[in-house]
Amino acid sequence: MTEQQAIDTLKAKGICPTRPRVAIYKYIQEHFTHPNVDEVFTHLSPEVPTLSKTTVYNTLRMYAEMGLCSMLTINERQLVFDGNANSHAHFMCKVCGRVYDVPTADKMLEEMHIPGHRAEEMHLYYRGTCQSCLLKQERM
Amino acid sequence: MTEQQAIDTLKAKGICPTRPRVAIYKYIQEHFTHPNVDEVFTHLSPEVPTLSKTTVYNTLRMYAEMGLCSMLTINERQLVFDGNANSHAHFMCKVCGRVYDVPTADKMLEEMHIPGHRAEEMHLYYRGTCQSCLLKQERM
DNA sequence: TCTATCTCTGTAATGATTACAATGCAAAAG
DNA sequence: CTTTTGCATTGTAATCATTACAGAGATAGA
Repeated sequence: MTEQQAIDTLKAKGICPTRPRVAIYKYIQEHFTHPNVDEVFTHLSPEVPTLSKTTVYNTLRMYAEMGLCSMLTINERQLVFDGNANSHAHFMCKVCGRVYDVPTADKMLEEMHIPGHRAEEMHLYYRGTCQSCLLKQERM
Repeated sequence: MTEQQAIDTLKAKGICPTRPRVAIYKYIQEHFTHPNVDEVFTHLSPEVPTLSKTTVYNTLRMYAEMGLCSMLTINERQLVFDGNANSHAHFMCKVCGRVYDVPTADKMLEEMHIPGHRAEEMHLYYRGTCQSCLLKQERM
């Protein structure tokens, strides 16, 4: 993702492409690692020295509300963000805390209808022990 | 749910059926309203005057780990608990914060397999605006 | 009754998130 | 190019859900 692509996407959504916003958008598009606010802040600080954590919070929340990313509450202790807009589920390891993507077999889930209510977001996730942590446990 | 039923269930799981624990278990079985810790604490305080909030946290977390209830992170600000063990999805209204149950059409979701990892919990939920809040908005 | 163990309680600490007021910046108008 | 106006950003302080911990209490078996 080039700087220009990020700027164009933000402009297309009617978002003023300021320096912090472009950097944050670029970061979540280049790192599908489900970062939390602190990770985004820490990684971008050198590049945008005046960046504040409040801005990271505000910006990511805005992106989530506008559909530019999704905000996951899979981790009970902190929010994490996912720049990958394709429909997919998540798996969180209770041991190491990592969040993995899980491809969903089909589009069925998206079409589910909740009678009466207006659903705006759908989330499917799993919690358990990831392969890497299972292997570590076996060795002990 | 009678007191005795609650005691029997706890004993069957190897949990010492103390007064706070029985009261908490009984409460979540009688109130499928997705209460948070504060609600459980406030409602049970008159009945169990020495109850402490820490005990509510510890007990509900234990129940969740032992499969006696589930702990939902659907609300980004606080945990809520669901004593209904039957497989179902949830809908959270972004306006009023209420959490509704959504019956899942079939058992398909439960059988999903995550290659490599060991999944222990599955959660499916939606966020949006509930019927009641939609109606209120229309009136304005 | 005594003792060992498990529970519970209350306070204090933690830490993620948000509120807010002051400052800075960007783009349009002049 | 400068001014102006409104939006964005910053940093600090506050909030508040959750957890840690240590002392007090209850329980069951000997």
